[in-house]
Amino acid sequence: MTDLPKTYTPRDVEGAIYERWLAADVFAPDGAGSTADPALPPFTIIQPPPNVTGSLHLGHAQRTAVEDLLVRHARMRGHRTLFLPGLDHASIAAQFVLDGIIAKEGESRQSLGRERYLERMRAFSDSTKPVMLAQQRRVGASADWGRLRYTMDDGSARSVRVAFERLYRDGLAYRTEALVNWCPGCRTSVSDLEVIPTPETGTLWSVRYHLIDEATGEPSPDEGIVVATTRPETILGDVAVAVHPEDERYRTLVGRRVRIPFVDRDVPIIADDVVDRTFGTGAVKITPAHDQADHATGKRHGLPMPTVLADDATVTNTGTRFDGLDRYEARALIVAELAAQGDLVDQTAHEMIIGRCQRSNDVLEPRLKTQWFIRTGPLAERALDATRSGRTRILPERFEKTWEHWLTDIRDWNVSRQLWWGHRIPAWYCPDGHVTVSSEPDGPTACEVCGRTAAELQQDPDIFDTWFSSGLWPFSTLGWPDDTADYRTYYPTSVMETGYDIIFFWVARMMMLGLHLTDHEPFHTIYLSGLIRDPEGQKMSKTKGNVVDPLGVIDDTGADALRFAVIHGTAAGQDQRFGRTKLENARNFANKLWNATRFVVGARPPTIPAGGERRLPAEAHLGPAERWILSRASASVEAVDDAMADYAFGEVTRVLYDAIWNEFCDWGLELAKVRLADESLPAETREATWWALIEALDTYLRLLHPVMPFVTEELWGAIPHRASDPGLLIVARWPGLTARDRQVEAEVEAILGLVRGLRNARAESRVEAGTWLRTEVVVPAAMGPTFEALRPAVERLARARPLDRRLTREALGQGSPAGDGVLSVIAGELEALAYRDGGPGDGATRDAERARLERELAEARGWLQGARARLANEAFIAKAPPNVVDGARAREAELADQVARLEDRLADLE
RNA sequence: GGGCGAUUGGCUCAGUGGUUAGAGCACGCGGUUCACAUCCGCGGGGUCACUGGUUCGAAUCCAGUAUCGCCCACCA
Repeated sequence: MTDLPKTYTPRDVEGAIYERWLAADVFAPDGAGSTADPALPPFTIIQPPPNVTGSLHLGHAQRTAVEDLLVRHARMRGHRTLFLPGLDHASIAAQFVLDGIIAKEGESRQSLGRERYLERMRAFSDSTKPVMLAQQRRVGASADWGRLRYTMDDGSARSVRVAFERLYRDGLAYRTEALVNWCPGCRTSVSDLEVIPTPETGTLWSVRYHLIDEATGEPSPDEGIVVATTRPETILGDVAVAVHPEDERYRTLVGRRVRIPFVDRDVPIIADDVVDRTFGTGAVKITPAHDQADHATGKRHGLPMPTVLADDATVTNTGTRFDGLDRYEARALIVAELAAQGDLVDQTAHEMIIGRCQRSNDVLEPRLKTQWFIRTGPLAERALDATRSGRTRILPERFEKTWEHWLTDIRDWNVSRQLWWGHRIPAWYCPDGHVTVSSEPDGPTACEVCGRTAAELQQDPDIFDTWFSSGLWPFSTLGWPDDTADYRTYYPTSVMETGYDIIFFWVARMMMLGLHLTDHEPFHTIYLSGLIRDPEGQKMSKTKGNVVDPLGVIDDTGADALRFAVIHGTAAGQDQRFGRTKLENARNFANKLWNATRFVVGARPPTIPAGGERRLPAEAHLGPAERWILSRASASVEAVDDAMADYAFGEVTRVLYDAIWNEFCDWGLELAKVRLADESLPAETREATWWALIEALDTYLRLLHPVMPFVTEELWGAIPHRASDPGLLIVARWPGLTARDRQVEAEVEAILGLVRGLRNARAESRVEAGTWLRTEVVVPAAMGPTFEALRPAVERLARARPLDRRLTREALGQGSPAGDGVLSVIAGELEALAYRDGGPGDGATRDAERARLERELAEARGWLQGARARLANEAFIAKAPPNVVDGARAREAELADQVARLEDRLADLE
């Protein structure tokens, strides 16, 4: 037991606690401090690895809070619990960051060259890595740091090579020339998911192409066909003009040829039903190397596919004066020249969707490139089967539809990137173009087709999409492809917690690759968190400047408050706005808990030795207040267990907030104070009261620990423990269910209701706060013993003294005629009169009292009417379940009684 | 063009068929006695977006409408 400082200062608490956990070796499932029950199945969460060069933002903190909550809960329930932390090399994102840094030094990727650039990147990531890890610790992640993994470490590299080779051998990885999304800024291809469709107002130009006069072979000055395009610069790559086969306007033109301006290429007019007759002129220019739809058309018609844009998006290879010009300069020139020669027929503003690079925001260019692809069809089938069969569950469930839709229409995954920072594709090419894929660290010894020696082979310069190594994360981190002890023990993992924004990028790919490579679903539950937004509902982003740094928040209010704030009042998959008030509320709650504990610890009866072992409250000495406190704690265990089973973490905190603040502190401690201070009671009774408080507090600290680990650990250290308890709360056992005492709960709550009623009447009648009022109360006989036990507490909490108990309702007010200044309270079955002896006595207070009672009466009558209407409905009696009907009848009787009593009281006032 | 979500008190949000819909913040009134003013007590405030349906009973289920947001999608 430690002494608690008077003031709660999270900063003083949190660092020291984290060190104690580390010293006790309690994070690792097989650590020296573990108290796990080996008979229980292990629980595994592999952390979604944050980008090594990034910085922790609120989203990370929220993720970590949820993951750590699950982990701590499982750990307390006795499972061997592995929370495996990691970092992601984040290929393109990291390069983007580093490019920005070296640009300030006047350098570039190209100027440094591959080797120096990579050296620079390693140094950079080495410097950011410890920062990221320290941030995780500040949030309180109970991760097994000894198993820390990195997507660029040797183990991950080997997994990547082995995975790729297997996919290749299984026919699921292939290399082909295809149209890919090319980012001229990043100088790499990107996957379809990295294309951000962006609405923009462009221009739709109508351009006349002249028909070839087949007699002369020259373009006719008068005959032409007008095509509509938003990209005039691609005219240079046109190989055909397409019209709809049933378009009467152009029927006779199909089969004829037109001359493409500038390049002077004669190309056919073809018919294809992809053409929308109603759009533009109904005639479409076909540029197969620079447009998705045109590419498909070109393939159908066996058209050539000239590339006219270079990697930096300048015009190339056209043999025209436009070569070397940027795509937009070329566009402007081409439009101007077409206009000059009279072939620009029209131009109109046009709303369209432009694909931009997720990373650089450049306009992406469809380009023909030879690239590696993953054949996703068969992989997606198995992923779908996993969720359809229920072997893997997605929470919230509605995301299963999104999942279905995406995996059903999935396209092959372009996995090669023309970047440097990442895993090099383990494919080698011989001079004859044969492909050898090898997972050997040093590559193949010979071409597997023609046997040429390794010296003649060249490795593919490209690297993998960063999500390829991420896709292997749940098992590459556990030793796969080796059959390690960790892999056998902790795979498949338990829960994958991440943001719904990367369900396709990451979750789907882990599922696809995991199923193919390991034959197991990599996790049984996918919990998708919502996104954190700013108080205005905007996505947080550096460019908007609305990013909240969690470390600043932690410095300010503590990691516990931050964790509580991001969990409280949220639901799975639901975005949340994050603002100061939530945080303050959470901080206040931690402070409340601190002070409550400090009070309990300080209220120890002198007959109990300090530092002694925990004792159970002596059953015989428990009063109704103590039984109520214990029963409510048990109710909280039930409610938290239910919420945890539903992954309803917002509900967990709601339950605990209410139970701790509004029940335990507001009533439990107040009731206990009276008993603890009552010198007339035997020592055993006061001891039992204190032990009951300890018991309930202990339960609440355990229940709250997964959410607010630091403050609960610190406070738990200040209360007596059981002999069976370990030294730290983090490895203590989750509370078990104990029997509720519903009788006591009902009786105590009825009496608390009376206290509320008295307080309300006093406040409304403006009785000075400090004034004691002589009060008479009538309590049903059955509740007598409970009332007598609580009488001193009622006196104090309602400032009702002397408090006389009358045995019957008729006896109420006898001998003390109702007059000016009497307050009537009806609280359920209980009833009271409070006398303002020596009060104002001018009749005004009597009028106010009458008005108050009349308001209450009107309200009660309204409810009574509603209850009667319900019961008058025969269909209700006949069809509603009996317990509901019984409940309605009881309610009606209660209301009728209340109305009658209010009427009596009013009559007395006359 | 498809799909999904949101719409509940002034604000931010819980609440997936059962009495009288909750919380935090904000607001009003009152509180310096020994856990806490990061607090305590009391209170005001909502026809649960709209329309229709199912049901004895709907914030909750169904259909449609509106507004906002997100995801997917090769009309140049």
